[in-house]
Amino acid sequence: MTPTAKSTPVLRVDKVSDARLRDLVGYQMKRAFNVVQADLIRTLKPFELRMLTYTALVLIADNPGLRQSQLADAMDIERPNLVVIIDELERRALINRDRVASDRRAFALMATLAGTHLAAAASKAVARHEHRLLGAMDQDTRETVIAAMTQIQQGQHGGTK
Amino acid sequence: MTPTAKSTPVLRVDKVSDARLRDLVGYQMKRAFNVVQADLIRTLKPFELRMLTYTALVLIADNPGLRQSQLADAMDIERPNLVVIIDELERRALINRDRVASDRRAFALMATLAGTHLAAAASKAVARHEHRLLGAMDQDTRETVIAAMTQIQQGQHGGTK
DNA sequence: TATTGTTATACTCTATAACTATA
DNA sequence: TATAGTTATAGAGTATAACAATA
Repeated sequence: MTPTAKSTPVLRVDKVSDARLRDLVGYQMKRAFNVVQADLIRTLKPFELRMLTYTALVLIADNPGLRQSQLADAMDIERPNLVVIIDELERRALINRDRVASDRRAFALMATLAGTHLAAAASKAVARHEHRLLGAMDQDTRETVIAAMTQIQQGQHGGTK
Repeated sequence: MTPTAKSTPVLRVDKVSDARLRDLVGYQMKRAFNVVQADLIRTLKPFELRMLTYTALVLIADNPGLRQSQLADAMDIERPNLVVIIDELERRALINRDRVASDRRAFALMATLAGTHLAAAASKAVARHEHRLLGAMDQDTRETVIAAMTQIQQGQHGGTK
């Protein structure tokens, strides 16, 4: 009972061809980013951080006095989406949210001691995660990739720089 | 009244420093991918396609007889998440879902004529979108980036190739 | 009027467990 | 028992409109 593909209207596909997609930078970026993201989630889990809470915490720790609107800009996310992130970091006492005296609409963000320490510990784990995923990639290639990613982002704002 | 950092609890941040993040490939990939994704969404909107429905449609069109499980593997998504995508494409009569005679658990996927045409039209728009975003990037760099993205994906499965 | 932060909401993508029908 | 597809569900990221308080 050897089934020949001949007469059957549907063929068994042995190897899936992605010829129309494989040369798209966006397609490969998405697939690679999924891999990176999955590993980063595992990396940050012990710290009870996610990509966005980690990024926000580090930026706050490194930029004391930062306002939420500045942070949202820096993180390239919408203001409403930042609120829950800040809420979470504040609830865990990793940051403080202080009213700015000179502009009482705004909040100034500061990492607490606990937040500073957590950011440092998580950053070490993230560095190991990068090395794990990219250790085989030589430094030249890595720099080329980062430059390319930066270029894509800049194209967004119309600048060729 | 020059405010020295000393006594003031909160400082105004003029320029946000991302020193701890900017050299992370994952960080730059995320930001660049957000830009690409936003533009791709706009690109596919006229065709009423999204990233995943576009990818699925092209892969089905180029691999007639494909099974859902093969497609899920090729797209690197979980089977349950593919179902709604296939449902949508079938509802729009862009693909057919036929029972495989030799294995009645499986479905063989085939693009309809309409699906084939939509995939072709959308692919042209996607090519323009890539050119718009990456036109300024020279071919060498583009190939290096794609190779790097592929390498990251392969690292996932433990193979160094 | 414009801006800061907020609430509410919706859509998309991702991930897991549990089910069915077939093998 | 294992596999193909399905259902249900939950978590996370992204985006927009509308609002209060303040500038």
